[in-house]
Amino acid sequence: MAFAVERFAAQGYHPTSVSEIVAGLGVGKGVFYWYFDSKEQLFLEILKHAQTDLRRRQQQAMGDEPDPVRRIELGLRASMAWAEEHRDHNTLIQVAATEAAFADALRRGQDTAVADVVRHVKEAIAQGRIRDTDPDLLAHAMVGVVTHLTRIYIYERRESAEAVADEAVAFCLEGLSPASAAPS
Amino acid sequence: MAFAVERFAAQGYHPTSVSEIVAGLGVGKGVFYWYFDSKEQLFLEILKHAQTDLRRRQQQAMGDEPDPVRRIELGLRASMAWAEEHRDHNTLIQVAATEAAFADALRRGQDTAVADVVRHVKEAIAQGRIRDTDPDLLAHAMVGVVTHLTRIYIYERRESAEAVADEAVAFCLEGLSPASAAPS
DNA sequence: CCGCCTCTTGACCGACTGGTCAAGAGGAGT
DNA sequence: ACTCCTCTTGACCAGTCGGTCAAGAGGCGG
Repeated sequence: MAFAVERFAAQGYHPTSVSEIVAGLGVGKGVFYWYFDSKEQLFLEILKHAQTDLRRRQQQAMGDEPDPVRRIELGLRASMAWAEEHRDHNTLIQVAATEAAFADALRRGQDTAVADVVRHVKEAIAQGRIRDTDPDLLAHAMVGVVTHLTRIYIYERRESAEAVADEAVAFCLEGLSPASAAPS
Repeated sequence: MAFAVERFAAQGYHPTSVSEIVAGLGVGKGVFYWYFDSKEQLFLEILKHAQTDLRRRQQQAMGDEPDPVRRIELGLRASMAWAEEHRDHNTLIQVAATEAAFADALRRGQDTAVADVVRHVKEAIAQGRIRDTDPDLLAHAMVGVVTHLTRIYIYERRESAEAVADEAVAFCLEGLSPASAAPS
């Protein structure tokens, strides 16, 4: 339910009470417990939905692009675009990261997302296109870049997702090094 | 107080009650409110202490190193070493990130830490040693890499901070690109 | 021995929590 | 018209929360 997502994102899990949610919806408390077993289950449902939605967005962005490096780039851009459009769902994922009760569900979703990226990284390594290091680590490093830049630049400073994505992609591809000109 | 840090880090802010803290310490509730105005103030105090401790560690690691790029590298390594040694304090910083009440204090500390890095980045850009882009963004990207890799590899998978730091530094310097051999 | 002051106790307060449940509304089938 | 079943209500429950405060403990100067 959209209203619950907004409250959870704005205040966090614990400070958002079931009473507040049902009051905001103008319904009685019974209807909540008719559709959900508990507050925790509602949160898990929303979390899962958000993760699968993000993943779908990434996959359709990559489409049938043959170049693995370009696929990675498209995935990064899709993540940031999604984060801009679904601010509440994305902050909710960050909320889940600090609640032990949701750590499992969160990690499961994140692992499959990372696994997707790892496939492309491995392919690119096989082609000698990127550094031959632990692909898992490279994927996680990119996740770190994207999530942090999203939080700071898109959420706090309200810059355009596209502009930030350009920089994020450049950083992931080249790091700090001044080496090559833009690839694509 | 070390005990409170441990509880906050393990359970988060809201699930940790004042009653639990004082019970764990074997003291009455009054003594808590004699030394602190509120639960919130205690948390802020701990948070501030953690941030200044991390910053001190970074600065002493960089020492009087003349090379700005090397200074950045030393700062990254110091951050990960500190995170490994002060796991609880570090997760507490992550907890603070999802509580609106602490967002301000957190951001203030993070901004000064980023400002430190930005100085070195600017110097390195002036020397043509790194890509000429928004230094602030580069600094934040590195923060993202470090915090995420710390969480996944040091905290969840319990790998050595040194090994992870090697990879983090390599990623920040070169990104995915296979270009140059290791610098230092 | 007394007052004084810092520190400590834990019962207590009102507010609020997640969750339950007897009561009933209202549509569908007969 | 009557039953049945899904859906809805909100008063209610036991428990917990952050925070207060009258009551003292105990050291110290005089």
